[in-house]
Amino acid sequence: MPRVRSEEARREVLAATVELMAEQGFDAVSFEAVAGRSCVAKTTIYRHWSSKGALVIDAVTSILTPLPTPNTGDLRADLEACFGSFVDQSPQSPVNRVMASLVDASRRDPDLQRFSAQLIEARRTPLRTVLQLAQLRGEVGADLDIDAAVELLFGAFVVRRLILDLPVTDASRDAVLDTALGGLLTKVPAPQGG
Amino acid sequence: MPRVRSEEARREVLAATVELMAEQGFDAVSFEAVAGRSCVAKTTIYRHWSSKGALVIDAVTSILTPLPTPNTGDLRADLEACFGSFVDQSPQSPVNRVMASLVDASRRDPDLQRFSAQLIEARRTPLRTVLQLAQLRGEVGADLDIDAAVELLFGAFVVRRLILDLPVTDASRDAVLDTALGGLLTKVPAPQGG
DNA sequence: CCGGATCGCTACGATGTGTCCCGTCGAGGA
DNA sequence: TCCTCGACGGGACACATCGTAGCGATCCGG
Repeated sequence: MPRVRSEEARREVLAATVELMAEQGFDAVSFEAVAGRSCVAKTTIYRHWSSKGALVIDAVTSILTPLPTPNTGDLRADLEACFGSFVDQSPQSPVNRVMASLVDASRRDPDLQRFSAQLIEARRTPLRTVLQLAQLRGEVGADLDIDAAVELLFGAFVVRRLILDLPVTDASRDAVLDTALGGLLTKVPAPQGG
Repeated sequence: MPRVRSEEARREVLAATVELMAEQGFDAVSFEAVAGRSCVAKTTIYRHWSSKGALVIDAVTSILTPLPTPNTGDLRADLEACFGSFVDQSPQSPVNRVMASLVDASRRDPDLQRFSAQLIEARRTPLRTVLQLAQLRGEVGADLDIDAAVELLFGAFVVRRLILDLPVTDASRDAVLDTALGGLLTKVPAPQGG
């Protein structure tokens, strides 16, 4: 094990931070606790991260996967792809718990606030894009309120994962998408094929 | 100032707990901090509440308003009524912040978990009921997935309030309801009237 | 007037946190 | 080979906070 401890230590520290945040929440993340769990000296962690917020931001960033913006030409398929990453994750996935704790902590830390706002936007943007593409194709009406639609779809999945702590299954995803696409009120499909 | 301090002290303690939770989160709620803010001796608080969880549950309960289940005969009006209480609250309302923090803390405390699950159910039940009534009236199809519909509606408002920290205005509420009721896909209303 | 109970204040031990200081180890240059 | 420099790890320290125990003060009811 050569002297490249730095890089390995960094990964261990970030992993420990994620674990702590997932298990005990943002407030349980302290340099001391992270040091104890990561087996990296407390002083070393202080040298690399100037504040708890910076550490948490790096840690959360390390577990995020970039979201693709699908464009299959079919809204339903695009939406399924958008929420595909949600289906894979188990409800007790660290990502869910970390995000829930991050959202709460963001209310009291401007840096975290900006960071989590970016994360949320990154999750909503593909949805918005997919809907705009569908609007251009005429698959959804020109009068569709895209912001409201994003709020509905995004909200359904986020609430299920972060608040209800339920898994997003293929079945639940299909039910939500079917209901959202078709709407609540009784109606008949548009004559043009979609 | 007579000897009915008990009752007054109780209110002050619960109010201080709510404030603390709203401003600094669940973890900042300690018997010490509550005592300092409420001007009630720490030992007195310990005598009345056996644990922090019990104190928080009482405090949250004290700020909740019961949700009526409207039954106007019209789904849209019922839904507007369901979300009417959301419109009044400003985004920085203590209720929002308290609930956000409670949801996060619930992951680590079984008692809080049960409590917050009850709260969530209490918010979702009126929605489910008005949808079922609409289904009986034929206003929505018999094949409507009510659970999915609840998830969509509930999610949109909860995410807006707890995660995005945006106010629920009449305009945003109407947009969400219009979009949900009509659905995303292009369509025409059902010709039949009931 | 007095007994009982409740409340508030203070002090204490325990725990956890952030910072400072020093010893150690590996890398690169003379 | 030897030396110097920089990074890492460990220990010690001061400080803040938490939960608990003990004691006096105050008020209700008889």
